[in-house]
Amino acid sequence: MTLQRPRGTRDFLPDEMEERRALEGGLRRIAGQWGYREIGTPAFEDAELFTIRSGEGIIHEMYAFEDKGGRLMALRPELTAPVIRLYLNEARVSKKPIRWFYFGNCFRYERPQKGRYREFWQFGAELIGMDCAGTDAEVVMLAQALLCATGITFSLQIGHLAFMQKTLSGLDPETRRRVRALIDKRDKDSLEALLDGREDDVLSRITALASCTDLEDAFAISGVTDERDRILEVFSLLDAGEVSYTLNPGIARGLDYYTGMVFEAFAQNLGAENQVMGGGAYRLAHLFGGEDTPSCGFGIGFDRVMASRGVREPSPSLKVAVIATPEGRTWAVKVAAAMRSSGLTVISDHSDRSIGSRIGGAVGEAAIVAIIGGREAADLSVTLKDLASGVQTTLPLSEAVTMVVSRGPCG
RNA sequence: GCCAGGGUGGGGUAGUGGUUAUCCUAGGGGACUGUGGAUCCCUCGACCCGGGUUCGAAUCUCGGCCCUGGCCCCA
Repeated sequence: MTLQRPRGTRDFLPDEMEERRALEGGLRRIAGQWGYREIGTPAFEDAELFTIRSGEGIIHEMYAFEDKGGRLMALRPELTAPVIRLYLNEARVSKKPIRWFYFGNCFRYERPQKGRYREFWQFGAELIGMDCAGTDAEVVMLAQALLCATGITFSLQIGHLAFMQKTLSGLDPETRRRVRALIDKRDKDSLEALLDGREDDVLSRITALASCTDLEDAFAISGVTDERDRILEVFSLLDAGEVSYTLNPGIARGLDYYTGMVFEAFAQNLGAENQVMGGGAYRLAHLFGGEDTPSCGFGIGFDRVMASRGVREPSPSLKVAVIATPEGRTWAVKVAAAMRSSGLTVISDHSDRSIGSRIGGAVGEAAIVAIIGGREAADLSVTLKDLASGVQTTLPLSEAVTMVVSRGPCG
């Protein structure tokens, strides 16, 4: 038996790889238009970088290992922590706000299923060092612009932690933590069991908030006043940016470092693993020993976006197949080089069959064949045959190149 | 970690205990050598792994691995 690829990983053949690169390129271009610049971080880091953020428990869900120096390392399971680490190491005195985006593979030791792999790719953006309604709105608008560009159908939900925090403010910290986790899980039964018998109406308020989609209702139910102006401004900016979203004050986010606005997007046509984007405003830098720094960012599940897009026809490109007879081979090398210098994609046919069968073999692979035999080699010309139309002409090299270039892409 | 369904050449398949494992497709080689995937010939190549039952296992059985989907988790 041949060796197998590791569980939960994938190989990409050229068709799929081209699609992935095309999508990647589109996302990079848009992030660039918003003034975000790409950064890169190592594939592995000190495991501590991730356990500080998410707790010791996640060590079992990471590819963690001891290196030869006895250090506990981990393949990165996500990219937000590395980005903040990079910021603290290299850029804390940079002009604020910092706008960065990233695209990279991440690794988690989990059971594979649809939309979940042990190696997966994330595209994300972070805005670091400024915290206002304008930055909150910008980050959400960027996320939406990126997702729209992928062509998938998704729903965007936006909330703010203030609603739930205010609603839960009467509870002791431990109960509050458990309630938040249960809300995140949407575990209604356990929630009722935990809060049953309380004098206040916390349970009913939580339930009302979770199903509330109107901003004024959310303020009324939760009693939020301090952050009201900020929240209203964010949403009015989002409306001005024509972002289509659903308000979801029930987004709780179990993690403590999220501070304000939170948002998520779900693809319409995926199974259980349908969240394609998640993000929010957070403060993480102080956990890593830096100065307390506000940030706002999101991550897009690249593989889930690919899955949601489904299989697409590869885009056609203009390719030239160079078919040479033994007498034409030397000249054919020069012809191919000249064509490539002009930006064309050229495939040299090195087989030794009849011209006829080689033309046949080029059908479906190339749009044009260049036939180079003794006659062409003798007068430094090229015979071009358009496989779609069957039209054939013999021209001097420079004219032949010009003609192919002007033809443009085709199937 | 749990549940369900799966695993036969590169891809797709036939095969309910019995010859040399079927067929399609793809790949390689040859004939053909200045014009459309042709044709003809040759060829490579598989029962996921291991134990058990049996005279005999792709087939029955147990364990593992892997795949697909779901649960848990989801930073």
